[in-house]
Amino acid sequence: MTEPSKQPIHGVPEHQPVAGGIAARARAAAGGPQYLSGLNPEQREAVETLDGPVLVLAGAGTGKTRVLTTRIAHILSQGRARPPEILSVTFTNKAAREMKLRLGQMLGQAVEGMPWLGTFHSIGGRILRVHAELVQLKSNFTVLDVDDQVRLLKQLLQAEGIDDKRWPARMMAGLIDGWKNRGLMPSQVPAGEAASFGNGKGGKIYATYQERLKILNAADFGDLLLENIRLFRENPDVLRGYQNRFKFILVDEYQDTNVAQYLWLRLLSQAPSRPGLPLSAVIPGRLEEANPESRDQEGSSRESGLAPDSAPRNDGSPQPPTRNICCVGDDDQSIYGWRGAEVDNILRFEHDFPGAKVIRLERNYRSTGHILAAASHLIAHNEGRLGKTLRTEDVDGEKVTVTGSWDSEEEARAIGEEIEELQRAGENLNDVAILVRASFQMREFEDRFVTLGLSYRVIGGPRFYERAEIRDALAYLRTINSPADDLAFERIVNVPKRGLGDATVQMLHDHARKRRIPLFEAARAVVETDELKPKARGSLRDLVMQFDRWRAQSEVTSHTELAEIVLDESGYTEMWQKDRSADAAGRLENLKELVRSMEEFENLQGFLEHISLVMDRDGDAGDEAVSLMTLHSAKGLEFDNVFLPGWEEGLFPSQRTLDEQGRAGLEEERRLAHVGLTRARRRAKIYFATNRRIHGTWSTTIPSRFLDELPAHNVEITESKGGSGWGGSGGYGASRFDNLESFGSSYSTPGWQRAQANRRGGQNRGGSGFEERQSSFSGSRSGTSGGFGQARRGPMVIEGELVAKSTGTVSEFSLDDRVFHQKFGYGHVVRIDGNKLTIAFEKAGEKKVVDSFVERA
DNA sequence: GGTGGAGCACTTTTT
DNA sequence: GTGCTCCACC
Repeated sequence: MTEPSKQPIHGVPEHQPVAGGIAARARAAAGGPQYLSGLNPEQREAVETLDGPVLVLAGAGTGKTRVLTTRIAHILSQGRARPPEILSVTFTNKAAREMKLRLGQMLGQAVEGMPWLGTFHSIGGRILRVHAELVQLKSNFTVLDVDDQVRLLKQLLQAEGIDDKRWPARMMAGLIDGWKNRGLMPSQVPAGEAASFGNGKGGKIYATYQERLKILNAADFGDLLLENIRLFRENPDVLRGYQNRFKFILVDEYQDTNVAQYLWLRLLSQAPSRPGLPLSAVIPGRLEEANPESRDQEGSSRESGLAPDSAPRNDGSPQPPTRNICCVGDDDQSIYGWRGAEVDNILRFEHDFPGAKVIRLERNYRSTGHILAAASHLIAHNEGRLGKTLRTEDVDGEKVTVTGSWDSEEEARAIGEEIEELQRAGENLNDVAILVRASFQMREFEDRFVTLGLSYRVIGGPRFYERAEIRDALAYLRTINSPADDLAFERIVNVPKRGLGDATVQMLHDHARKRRIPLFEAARAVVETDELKPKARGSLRDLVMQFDRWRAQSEVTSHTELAEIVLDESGYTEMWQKDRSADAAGRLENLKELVRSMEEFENLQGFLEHISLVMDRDGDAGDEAVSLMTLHSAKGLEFDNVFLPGWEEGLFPSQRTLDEQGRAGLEEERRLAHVGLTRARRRAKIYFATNRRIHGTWSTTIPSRFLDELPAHNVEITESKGGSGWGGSGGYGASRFDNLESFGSSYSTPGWQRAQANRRGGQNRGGSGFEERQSSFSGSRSGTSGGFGQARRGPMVIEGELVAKSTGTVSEFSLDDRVFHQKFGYGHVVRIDGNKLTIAFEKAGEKKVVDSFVERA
């Protein structure tokens, strides 16, 4: 994390990173500070506009990180603030690390003094620890991961007598997470939503869960922000302290912020309010003024229900002035809507921060002309965007290629071959990436690469600290550090096996609840009694004694040594050594890695505080290897050669997203496609397969509609291997990719031309949408849908306009035709709108349906 | 209390 | 096809 300083551009006095030193040198350079040279005019403006709110719309590859880091350097060198007075938040640890690294290169040692550069969660957690007692926690509180969360919820559900088959704990965890993302405390959850779980008990569970967290001295991920917001709201003086401290706020990836993050930023970015001013005035209401048109999803659960106590803005009292907040983002790269991110935040920035200056960075320094044109054309199909026109001064380069193959195996084979070819041509494998939509796609590539002997690395995947052995080890350390951490104790009480099974644990629970003491203390008490069988009793006594000993040792031994001792004496290491399964060796290796990583921290406490937040595996960029990752984790990266497999309806755009988010989901998928394309510097290669295995069974798929949205001029259709055989069946209608042979290099198929014509005149918003989509398809969704059903389901979820765009077909039905529908039965056509039919059913009444769902009767 | 087999659900994306 | 959970048996 701490980067040994590379060649500092400006020699900064080693210890005290005071601005004066930099500034003096910087100003000495003729023609302005050296760090500003090489910036284009827009970038320079973004760096130099220090006062007031600034939104930098930075398209892909336009030098976003450079602007952020240079801006910090500029603030420091101008003497406008000292490092601890700058709050700089990112989303990922990777991004934070990258910024620290670059700042280090720019300023030398000064990074050491940037204590407030980090992720939302780590900074939130840090603030929370300082004021823990104000939110009913102790400063050494534990951060729970999803697994702990679910286990705790399972207990609570059981206590409430809720059947966890029907209402899984995982689902409840998801709900709570969603509420927290939206800044909702238990009392603020809309009644309807609270009741939607567990026969109306959802809200109660949430409240109990929060209470339990306090008892366990624990916070979950969402709490790191939500409790922070509560802290600020309930303690105006604390808030003021931070408002005064942070003279500048910088936010990376603003398009990914959720409501909670927005509120948090909002609180911090106001000028300190006058004493006595009700704090609620500081938080502008957003719900009240939300633009209903911007959300065409009826009943959208993403509707941000804001805290009721947030007063509407402009209630007469003057708006407190906004501080120097600079948000950098790209609405076209917002791909975390499903996790509660509100694209709205960036779309409404000027509204939220009056007087904001908006700067667009549109010059792309990454991709060649064809790639950029393809990406831009694709993303132009989205409606809810601020609009940027990326341009490049680079050469056109190679066209984007689209290749169809018979099935996913062939797709992997073809990509493998192409990569080998690139390799022979002298390309470095580190400059090659395969970006997939969903992680299950990776397997096929891994299999293929293993046979080819092609080295690859998977980026993302299960986080290091999510592995069972790591969590077990951490649970031991947590129990030592915090005897109240029941979840940790429970996790390892019988790992390795000690003959302390469910019955014993249940007993401990009863005991603990009755006497209102932690599990561990209950264990200590129980061994003194004869409530347990001698065997269990002895084994539990040993465990309690061991922990006592370890705790004593933790006072005198270094935390790394302690960890080794604990893992050894507990028998945990031995357990894996005896394990004969294939991955046992890897697990032992991971444990060693864990101990090694502890050295970076001063003590056990410090280590535990950070582990759950900052511990992500740095993709050991050792040898040359192809990178394999999801599109999501590719954001922010770039490669010379990018392979984009799996562009098929249902997979990409993902059916699930379409089902759940409708049109907004489609736009998000399209942004994902845009992110994928813009990762490429020189070559972008798209693939689709006609047959893909889903849940172990093969099903036929249809080329993605996104292929139809690529500009002909910048795309080359390459030879498909494995011949033809896919027909435009499945009720989807013709796509220009149905027949590659005839398609050739000219975009002359009827389907393409129709699509074009459709697009030109295509501003007819299907305003009413498809009321029927729920009812007509819910039937086919249940059960194991065959391949046909899968494919059919694809396009129709989307509003009529889009279906029409892709198929371009004029309905084969005419008015008054008598038709039959699987679900609604017989009826006759009363209206035709492209391929949308309005049909008066004899039983079901008037409905709108897509023509492919009815047949002539 | 521990182990192994059978049946099940599942496939986005993650700080 | 796989990985997980649950249940029955040892």
